[in-house]
Amino acid sequence: MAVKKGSGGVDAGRLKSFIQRIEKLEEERAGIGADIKEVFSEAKSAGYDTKIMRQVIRIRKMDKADREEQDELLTLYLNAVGE
Amino acid sequence: MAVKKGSGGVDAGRLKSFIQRIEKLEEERAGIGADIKEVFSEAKSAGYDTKIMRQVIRIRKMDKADREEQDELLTLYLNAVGE
Amino acid sequence: MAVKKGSGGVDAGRLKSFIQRIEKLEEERAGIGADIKEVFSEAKSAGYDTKIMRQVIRIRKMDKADREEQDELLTLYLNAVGE
Amino acid sequence: MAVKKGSGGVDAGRLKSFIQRIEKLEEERAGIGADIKEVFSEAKSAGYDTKIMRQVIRIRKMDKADREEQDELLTLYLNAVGE
DNA sequence: CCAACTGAACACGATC
DNA sequence: GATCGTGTTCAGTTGG
Repeated sequence: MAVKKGSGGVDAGRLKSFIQRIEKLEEERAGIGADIKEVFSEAKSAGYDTKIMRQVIRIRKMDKADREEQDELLTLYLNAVGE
Repeated sequence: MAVKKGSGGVDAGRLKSFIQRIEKLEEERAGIGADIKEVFSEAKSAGYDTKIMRQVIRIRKMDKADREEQDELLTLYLNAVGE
Repeated sequence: MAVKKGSGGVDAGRLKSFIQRIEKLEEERAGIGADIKEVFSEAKSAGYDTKIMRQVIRIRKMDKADREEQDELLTLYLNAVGE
Repeated sequence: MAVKKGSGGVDAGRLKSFIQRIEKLEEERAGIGADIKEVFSEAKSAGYDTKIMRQVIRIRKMDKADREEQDELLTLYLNAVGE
């Protein structure tokens, strides 16, 4: 056996690698979360209402999702017609 | 007036900039979320139990948080004594 | 019709009962919250630093959660091996 | 000294008692939280939309708070007149 | 005013 | 494939 394995047939090294990759990514994600918080903080200092800002962002996200849905629908129609 | 403002005295351009920065960051964050999902998917294909993996990651995160809290607590104590 | 129903086919009486049960429980919970607040208040009057107390409680809670998660993880492993 | 004290002048026994009382109360509170969850679960099984139920409960709570505020205001007025 | 805690919404995976 | 339960994440509230 080239690779060390436990009785369960689990390659611990590979598992560890997976877990570390995920932990690394989660750290990055948390870092970005901190960045976002900072931007809100800046905006607040500049006198903006962050609660409203959040609403704006949420609405824009929904609109975007809507538009993408519409696009998908359009594609569907076009494909249907193209047949 | 050098900068265009609405009646509310809000600098719309600056607000827009803040919002766009946040939206950019949120996109990045979502991208990383997708990456994480992929790694789990890979691990699953390699025969690992993702449920267990998640639990392991959660415990490791809690351990880490625990240690950090202990440090904070120590600092608190020291400050309290220092008074 | 034995039971009065609205046009939506919803048994209003039963719904009301559910909601009242929940509201009752939420009141109880709020009451306990008030009790907790009082204890903190007492402790503060006795000269203790509530900030430190909260941190201690938080850490103890995390430790406990940690231990429970470890147990769950062990169970998961055993089940995985048992297959 | 009747009671054992550390150098910081902290009565550890009393502190411990406070913390245990709080932890006990928090457990009770968590128990009630679990009960609430169960009721929602029951309601769901009975075919009710829990999301809407939550809204109803929230609105009723706000109404109640409103009414209490009105009562306080009324009391204030009555007291003012009574003087 | 900042930070922690709580509760709600969402998204994902598991199961039938 | 759809529904169900669960876990994660986000917004709101409260306390320091």
